[in-house]
Amino acid sequence: MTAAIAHRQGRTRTPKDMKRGLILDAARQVFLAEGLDGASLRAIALAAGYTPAALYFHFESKEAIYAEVLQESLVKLGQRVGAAVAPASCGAERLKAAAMAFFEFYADNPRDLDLGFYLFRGGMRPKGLGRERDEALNAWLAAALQPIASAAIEIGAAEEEAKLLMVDVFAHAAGLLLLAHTRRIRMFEASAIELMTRYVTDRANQLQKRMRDVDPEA
Amino acid sequence: MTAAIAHRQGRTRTPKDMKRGLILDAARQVFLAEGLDGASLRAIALAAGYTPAALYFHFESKEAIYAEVLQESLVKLGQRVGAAVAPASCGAERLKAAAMAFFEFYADNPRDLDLGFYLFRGGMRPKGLGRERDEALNAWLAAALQPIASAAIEIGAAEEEAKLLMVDVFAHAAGLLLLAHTRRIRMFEASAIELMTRYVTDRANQLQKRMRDVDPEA
Amino acid sequence: MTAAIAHRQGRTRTPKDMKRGLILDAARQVFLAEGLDGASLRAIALAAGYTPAALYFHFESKEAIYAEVLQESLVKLGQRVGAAVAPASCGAERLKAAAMAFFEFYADNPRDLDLGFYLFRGGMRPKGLGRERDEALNAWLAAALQPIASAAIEIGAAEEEAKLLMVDVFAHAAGLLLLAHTRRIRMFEASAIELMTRYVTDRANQLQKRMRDVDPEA
Amino acid sequence: MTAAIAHRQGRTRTPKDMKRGLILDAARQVFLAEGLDGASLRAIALAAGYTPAALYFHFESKEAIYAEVLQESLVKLGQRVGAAVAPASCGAERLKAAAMAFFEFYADNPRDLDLGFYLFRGGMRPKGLGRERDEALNAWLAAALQPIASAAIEIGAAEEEAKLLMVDVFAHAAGLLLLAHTRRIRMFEASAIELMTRYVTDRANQLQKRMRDVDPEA
DNA sequence: TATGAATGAGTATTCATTCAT
DNA sequence: TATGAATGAATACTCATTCAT
Repeated sequence: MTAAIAHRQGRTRTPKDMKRGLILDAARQVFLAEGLDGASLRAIALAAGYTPAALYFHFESKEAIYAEVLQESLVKLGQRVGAAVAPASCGAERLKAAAMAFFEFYADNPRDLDLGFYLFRGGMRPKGLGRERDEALNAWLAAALQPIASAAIEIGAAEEEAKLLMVDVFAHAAGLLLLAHTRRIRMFEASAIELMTRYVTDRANQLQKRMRDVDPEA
Repeated sequence: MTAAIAHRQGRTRTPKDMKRGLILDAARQVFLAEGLDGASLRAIALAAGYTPAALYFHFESKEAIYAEVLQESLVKLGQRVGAAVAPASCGAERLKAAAMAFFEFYADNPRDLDLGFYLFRGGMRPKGLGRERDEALNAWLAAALQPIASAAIEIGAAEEEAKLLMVDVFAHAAGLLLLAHTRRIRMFEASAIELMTRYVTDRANQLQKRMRDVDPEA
Repeated sequence: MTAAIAHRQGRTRTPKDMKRGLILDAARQVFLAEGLDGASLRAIALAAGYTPAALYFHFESKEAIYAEVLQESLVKLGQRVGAAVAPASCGAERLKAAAMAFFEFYADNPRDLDLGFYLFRGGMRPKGLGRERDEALNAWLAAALQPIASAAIEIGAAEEEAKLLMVDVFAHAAGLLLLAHTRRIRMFEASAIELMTRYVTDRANQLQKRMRDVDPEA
Repeated sequence: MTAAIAHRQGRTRTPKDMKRGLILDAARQVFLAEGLDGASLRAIALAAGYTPAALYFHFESKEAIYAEVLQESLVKLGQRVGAAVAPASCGAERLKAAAMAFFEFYADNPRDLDLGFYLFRGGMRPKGLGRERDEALNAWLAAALQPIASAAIEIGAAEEEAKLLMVDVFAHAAGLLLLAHTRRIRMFEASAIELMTRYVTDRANQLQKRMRDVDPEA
């Protein structure tokens, strides 16, 4: 496929897109190093090899840049969870794989966790990213978690039940990551990943057992 | 008891203390609305009806004000957990009471949750409150959680086991609160408090059952 | 003499005077350590064991304190020069003794030099010490230098000539002290005191020789 | 030469340079009026017709501005001394010319003297311009004085001797300028320039005579 | 597209001084 | 006399954003 065709189909990496990408790369590093409030547009521009003013040709504000960086992170998260689920042999395995992939993505990439936690401050800060952007990001997060609920349904859980399980897993992971990330878990001399593994295994087993009790043939 | 006696005993609310208190009240509101980094001394002073310079007669820095506000919150949390535990009839009840008191304190006082979450940004932002203040706040948090571990031990858990349970409960509560607070739980149409109750009940029952298996006479 | 009599004669060290003295002692240290601009009233008050506001019962302003500290220094300078001159056997000796005493006072007490140099910035700074105070300090400085001119006259110089010599000596001393004090003389690897000694000796010898030529009998 | 050519050769006064120059002009006036510590960035900006923030596009800090203003002054001083020395017919003339040019530069430009005196406060206030800037300025001063030593060597003085002479002249000039500048010389009804002339002439003659005694053929 | 220059609002903190108590 | 509290002005410096070029 020629570039011309690709362009007509809107799938090209235009120079404009590439520049945006480079700016986002730079922004990611700065946000990760300094936090959302700590990162200055000047620093991002510098890291990208631009003047601050130049960034305004590519993004409408500092918040827009942040939103895009965060979105990329959530997309990667979704991909990782999706990839982990694919090869699993049965529902229970899929459940565990999805949950642990979610957890491990952030355990392995603590800087993405920093990014993501901003989502949890948006509620307090009225002048955050703006409602629209916030909802879009929410959707990406929900999508990344969906495989957990799907796996539960596959095992036999009702939709409602599956959702609650998903929320529980999300909450437990978020809490453990919070503790681990801020070194507060060290304060209790515990290993976050072991705790998460145990939690997920327990929940998966419980669910499976209950389903077998309900429908022994399954 | 007359004011004079109170004074002699050093328990008076001196005018100085009262002013400090009023400033802290104002600061609390501003910190809650803006976060530590977002809140400006000027805003706090304004809210307290003071000039910025005047605050320095009462607190040595913005960070000192923040630390004090946060500490008050953690102390209240500890008191609430302590009060909840006291009347409980047995270990299992005490465990549930402590865990739910912890959770409900923050569910009922979402503004304290905002405050508390600063603790969870210390890892990212090392130049926050300073090591000393940070450790003091950590200690207050740990103290508030301690009754959970104590109750587990009372039920028969080993010390190590009790600690892990405490961490699990803490993590689950933190995660659920995070979700609820940022309205991300609504996205899953679930009730945080129900989820927490179920989680705590399960864990308490599990522990009790296991203990009975080990030592049927207990 | 009883205190009552002393008091009637106005020579007592009243409590008020003593307190002033203690404040001045503290101020001296702070001014010496921080410079006039660098020293804050708060620091002086702290060093004196007072509240800033309290100092205003003893001095009308920060500048008033500074002026008084500086005056004390100039008085000490005058005393030292006077004491050095007294035992000298003849005019030439007196000349050398006075000049070197002046120089050495500041060489030995570099902090007094810092104090004194303010005099040399007052001209630039309109809101310095105020004209009146400035003139009083000038008078003390002039008095301290007078013995140099007197010695020259004693040797036989005309009044005009003696004054010029005094100015020359003052200037040379000031210049060397400036260089030495700011370590700029080290940049030239020279010893300020040797240079001063040589300069004074030369000038004294010159004068004496010329006087002998004029009036061989003297 | 057209502007285009000048531009190609990089010798143009770009608009940027011109603005810098205007800011420096404004700064010079403010520094002269207020001193380094006394001068505020706000005042400089105001005098230059700018917002304080705008200055940071041209200079990295207040100290940087000061350093540049002072450096310009020292460069001018060096040029004046160099120009004065050039046409002199012999060593003794060169010595006198250099010394008097140094003196007269400051006598004619008392504002540069104010600037230069900062160099003499570095010893007391170590956190002034920073070591690097300080050393650079020192070098410019030393360069401006060098012709004095060179002339002495030309007359026949040993290197060591020449250096001491240079220091002496520097010190005497500095002292006289100090006195004249702060009007303390008027207090003695003397003329600074006459005193300096006499001092320099005496020293030059002394040196020349001594050299002739040592080596009559010279 | 990109820049350099500029702005105006903002930051925490310090200062000398005042004044009611 | 002395204090504690307060003020208002000042400090250097940073920020996101704008705009003419």
